[in-house]
Amino acid sequence: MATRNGKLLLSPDDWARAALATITDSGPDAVSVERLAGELGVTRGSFYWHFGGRDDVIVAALELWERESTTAQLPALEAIADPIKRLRALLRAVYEPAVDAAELALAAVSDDPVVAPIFARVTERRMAVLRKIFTDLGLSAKEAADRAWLAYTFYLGHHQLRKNAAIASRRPEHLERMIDLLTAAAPRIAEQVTP
Amino acid sequence: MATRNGKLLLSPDDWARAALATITDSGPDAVSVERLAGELGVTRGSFYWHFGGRDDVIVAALELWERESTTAQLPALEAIADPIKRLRALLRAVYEPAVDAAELALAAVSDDPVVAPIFARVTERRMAVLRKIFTDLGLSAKEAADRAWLAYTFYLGHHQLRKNAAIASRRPEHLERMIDLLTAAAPRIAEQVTP
DNA sequence: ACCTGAACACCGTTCAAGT
DNA sequence: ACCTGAACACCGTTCAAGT
Repeated sequence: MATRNGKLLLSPDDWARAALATITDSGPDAVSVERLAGELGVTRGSFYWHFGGRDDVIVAALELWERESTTAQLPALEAIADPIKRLRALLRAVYEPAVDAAELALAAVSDDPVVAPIFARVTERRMAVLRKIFTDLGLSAKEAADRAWLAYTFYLGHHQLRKNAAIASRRPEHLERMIDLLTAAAPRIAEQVTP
Repeated sequence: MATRNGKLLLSPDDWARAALATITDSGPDAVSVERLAGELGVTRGSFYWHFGGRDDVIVAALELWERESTTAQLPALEAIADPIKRLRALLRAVYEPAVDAAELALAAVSDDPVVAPIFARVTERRMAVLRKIFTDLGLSAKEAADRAWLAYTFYLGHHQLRKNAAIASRRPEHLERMIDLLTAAAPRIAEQVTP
């Protein structure tokens, strides 16, 4: 950071990074101009030199997250030729490690006018990767879209459930079973029971 | 509500119902003691006669929701003998109508110490209904648990995505396809591509 | 160009006092 | 038994003034 007379001179990016740290820890609601100012060693008033208001620094923080934690990761995945391997790599990357707190915080407020466009961009990008996996497996565009939808809702729901400790302890141990189900042939089990 | 000298006398239930209305509209964060007091025509101070603090009225509101909107609906479902029909009824009930706002608001903060126990109770109850569908279809307890997990994460993720208008417009039109996938036989499509 | 400091509004919480 | 009203703290936002 730049300084003047031994004092910090802040940029919008400094504020956005501090806000992203708060979002990751405690969600967007926990972002407080007063607290950010305290952490950065300035008064609240100076915040409004850089941003129009509280919402704007949240947007800036989420765009930071979008660039660094999402868009940056996809090219490596897309390089995997075998679609099943690609699906496995994708799901393992999101299933095994601890939940991405910013991801959850974002999903939780995905209808917020501030958050909605960023959420839609990220979702569409990821869904396209999933659709390609299934068309690469030989499914039609429509069938692939259905499978991609199921896979992505699985991903989102899984994260939701993982947040809650009591529920998370019951999640399936073996991700491979989920991959089997997501790539299963269409005909039903127990077809004879169908109406 | 009871009255005295023409003035309203409020019970904890009156406050909880007002809070639930707010949660349904705008989520738990929007619950404000001052606003509730305004709606009910009393001052903020009187709130603290009924509740220890803001969190307590949110818990009371969510327990109201749990009783009226969740527990009450399950017995009718469990009465459907054919497991596929039961799954279809269950998914249609949650897929077709507009998103339950309280449901989403709850899921969004399912790790909140205030919300976690209620969320865990509701989730476990619903997951048990799903597991039974799959054991009724002839699957082992373990296999049924995996399918139930996939079905429930589908449900949660679907609601998440539905919140965002841009994404919701891309959801699969025919729920029946999702039911096919959830009840599909285990062997993979395109088995030859597997490593 | 960036920050301070005072002001105002909103709201959670407490508590003595009222009926 | 339930409510009022004043007080205090926290924080978003504005803005004139400082460097």
